[in-house]
Formats: sequence, C-alpha cells, structure tokens
Amino acid sequence: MIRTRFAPSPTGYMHVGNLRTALYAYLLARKNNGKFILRIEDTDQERYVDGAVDVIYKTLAETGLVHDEGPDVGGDYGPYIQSERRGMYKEYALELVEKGGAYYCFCDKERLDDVRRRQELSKQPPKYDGHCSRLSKEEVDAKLAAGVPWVIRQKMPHSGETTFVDEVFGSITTENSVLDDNVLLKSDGMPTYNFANVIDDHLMKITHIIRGSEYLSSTPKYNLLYEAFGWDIPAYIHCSPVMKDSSRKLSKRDGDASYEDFIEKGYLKEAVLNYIALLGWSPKGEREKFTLEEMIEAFDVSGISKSPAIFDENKLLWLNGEYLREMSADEFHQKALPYYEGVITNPNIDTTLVSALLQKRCEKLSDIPEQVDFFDRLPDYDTELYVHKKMKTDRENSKVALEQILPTLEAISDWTRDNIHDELMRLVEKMGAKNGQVLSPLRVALSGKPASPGGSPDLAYILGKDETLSRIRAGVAKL
RNA sequence: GGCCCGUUGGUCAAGCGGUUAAGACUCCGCCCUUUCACGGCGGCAUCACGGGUUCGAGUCCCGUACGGGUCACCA
Repeated sequence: MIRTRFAPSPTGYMHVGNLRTALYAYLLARKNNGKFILRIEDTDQERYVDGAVDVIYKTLAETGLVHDEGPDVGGDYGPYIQSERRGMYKEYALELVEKGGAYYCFCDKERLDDVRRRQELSKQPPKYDGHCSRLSKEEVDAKLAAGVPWVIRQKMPHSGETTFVDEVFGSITTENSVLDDNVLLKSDGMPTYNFANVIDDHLMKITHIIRGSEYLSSTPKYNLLYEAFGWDIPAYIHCSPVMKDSSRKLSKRDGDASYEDFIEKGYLKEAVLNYIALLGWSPKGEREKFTLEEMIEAFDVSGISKSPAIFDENKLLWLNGEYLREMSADEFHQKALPYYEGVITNPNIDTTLVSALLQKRCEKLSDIPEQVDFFDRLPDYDTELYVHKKMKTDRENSKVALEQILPTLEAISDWTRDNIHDELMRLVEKMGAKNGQVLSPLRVALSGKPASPGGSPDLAYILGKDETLSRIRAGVAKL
C-alpha cells in the first residue's frame, strides 16, 4: 500500500511550488489506490501565523486534493500536527544513542563558534569536529549528572560512501566524510526538522517521499538514520523548483507565487492546478488539458523532469481561456456575474446575452469589466474610430451610413436581434455598400470603442431600441 | 569555496545511438468575419561549449562554462 504525504509549514499562503508537490503526492497515491496524508509541520513557533492552517485545508479542499488522513480528518497514525507530537522524539533519540547511531554532545556555543572560526581560517568546510563523540561513557554520565546542557548529534561514518536512488534523479552517491554530525535533539528537548521528519515519516508508514530538490543533499543523512534504526528506507521523488526566471525561484515577495494570488487575479482553480501539473511533469501523449481525474490516470513519476521550470503566466492565461470556453453558457454566466457588479448597473441590460458574447472573448474573468463598461454609458470617443481601412470606412461615409440606419431601425417594431440584422442587411443592399460600411460605423456609435464583444446587431439588441437610437444620433452629431 | 544536481527554440517540453529534432504557449502571416475574439491553415525559432567513444551522438564518456541546491540547536 502506497502512502504519500504532504507536509507543509503553515505560512499563511500556498506557494504554487508547494501545491504542485502536494498534487504529485496526491496523484501518486490515488493512481495506486494508496493513501494521501496531510501533516502540519508547525514546530517553528516563531514563524507561526494565525489561521495559516486553515489556508492549507481550504486550498486542498478547493483544488480537490482530498487527504485521507490529517489533523482535521483523523487517522490511525496521529497526531498529524507536529507540535502535538513533540513528546515522542526524545525516546527515539535516546534509542539511537543506545544503538550507536548518535551521541550526547555537551559543547557550548563558544566552543562551537571557535571551532567554526578556526575552520574558516584554514578554509576547511564548517563542520562539527566530533569532540563529544570521543567522550567515554563515564565522562558522559558525569556531565549528565552534573546537569550540563546537552544535545544529541547524529554519528556519521568517517569513511565510505552512501548511495541512494531517487526516482527522478537516479542514483546519487555522497562521500560520508562530507556529512556533518547534525543535531537531532535540541537542548530544549525538541527535535530538529530533519530528525522529526524521519521519525514521523516512519511512524506514519510513508512509502514515497515527494518533496523539493533542496532536500536532495540531506537525503543521505536521512538514510543513515533509517539504517541506524533498522527501518525501511522510503522511495524518494525529488522535484526541482518552480522558477520566476532562470535564476530566481518564484517567491512570495513578487506577489505572484501563491495559489491565492492567481485566484484573486481571476484565474480558475482548475486551470491553475492543470498548469502547475504540467510545469515539470510531462504526460505521455500530446494532451495538455486534464481534469484531476484524468491527471490521476495519466500520472507517471517517470515524466517528472529534473530541471527547474520557469512559470509562464502567458501559458496559464491561454489554458484558463480554454477552460472558460469549454464551460456551458450557464456556468460561464454564473462565474461572470460577480464581474458585472458595479459595471453594468442598468437593469435593462440582459447580462445573460452579454455573457454569451463574452465567453469566447476573455482569457480570465477579470478581463470582463473593461470589455463591458460601455453598456452603462457611452464613452467619450474620438471620431477617428470611424476610420477603418479594412472596412473601407471614413468619417464621411460613416455619417451617411448612420443617417440611413437611424430611420431603418426606428421602423422596427419587433426589436429582436434577427430583425435588426435583417433590416441592416437590407439597407446594405439598398445602399450598394459593403456590409462593413454599415455595420462597422454602427458598432462604433454603439460602443464608442475600437473593439467590442459582439457586432452591431448584438449590441443594438442588448442596448434596446431607445438607447440604440440615441447613441446613433450622438454619433451623427459628432461627425 | 567543498559537495550534489541540472542545461533541447523566448517559455513548457517530447526524444532513451540512425527522426526532415514531435507538440503546446508566445510572436508573425493568411483564411473566416460586421470590430475584437474564437476557429482553421501556414511560418520564424532549439540540442550551452570543447574534446573523445562509435560507421553514426541531442542521446554514451570526460572536461569547460553557465544556472540551481546544500553546507544551523530554521523548516
């Protein structure tokens, strides 16, 4: 049974890189009928942010990455909040001392600083010098009895090498001599992150560890820990970071690194999830659009790439547009509704019709307001808009056209889109003009904009007869 | 700096010793068309560099360059 986990620190926002890691962990578990576990790593009290855990729950629920075990849903391997597990690490640390994989260290800050300074001067890599690992049992007991503060350090082998296989990066070998005797249990009795992680993953029976590639170089230490305990080593899947450009990671500072940022900008959650899935993972076929279900089906660790991927908002935008266009008209309208708020206030405007025009014309919902602002009020436009080379229109023939259009439309008693269209086409024929020479000036007169969703019959119909005629008169007056 | 990892168009990427080096986004052109979009068709543009190995290298090996990661009683 495959068990994967997502183990975020509650920072108050969901970085898209983290969300991607969660997604991959979720997909791997679902693909294999395994379990997806949520564990909150909140041991750093200084970083604690109020309500931050809720952001995690909310994002996972919203994106559909439903966890099988976690603080809010329970499970057999709890507690799932690390701060509630703080009591359980000490016994494992002591067990490791018994087994010879770790030792008490009584060095104080002064000595440590001194050692480090000396190493810097002689250009040695900074590393604990192993002083306390050479203490005899008697010396240790004496210091313990005397109440000297202590930590527990991992005892690294001084020779040989450690090799592990990562499912993305392949086989990686590290010289043991470069490994430092890191602190496992701090002087306050709390575990360090590295230690807690190994203990928790083992206790929660995690089989596949999916995490950022920044942990690649500490993985040998983890494995030595597993070995010292005599535990099974999990499979590793390290993922390269999501970048802003070739040398910078996507960061919160830039305001476009978190899931919430994109939702606020008007992107659809499906599109965001779909896009980040593709950032660093390539499915087998040529398909690019996936529902979560389809991603589960298609997911394969072998498609995860080793190199960092630059986040291309442009492509996300395109994908978002694809999602918008494939929605049903009604669904689109429901999503669009909030964006009309305060923009289209005239109750005579049927926003259902507006939505129908808009659906193929926006890539994200926040594009809507600027496209429809003219419905409420005709902008103060420049008559230059009537000059359109391709439509063969200029100010003069536009004025003539508008003057002809006015009585034509005035005569329509049944104001429907089709009637408007048909009458206008009849006028085109009568005038011996090109379609555009009649329709284009009308569109400009009605919208006051160089581009508008829908053509003149659409706009005329939505605006209503009175407003249409009044805007045409305004146009004639301008010309 | 030591160690680890990476490098195919502007971006995401396929490729697994023999391909005209896929596909997508962007950009450009054309078509459709009552604007703008959508849609359709077409186009520009890539194997970081230098050495090997091989009949043959984007694919294997070694260097170089560039980029990332990591070296805490942070997570």
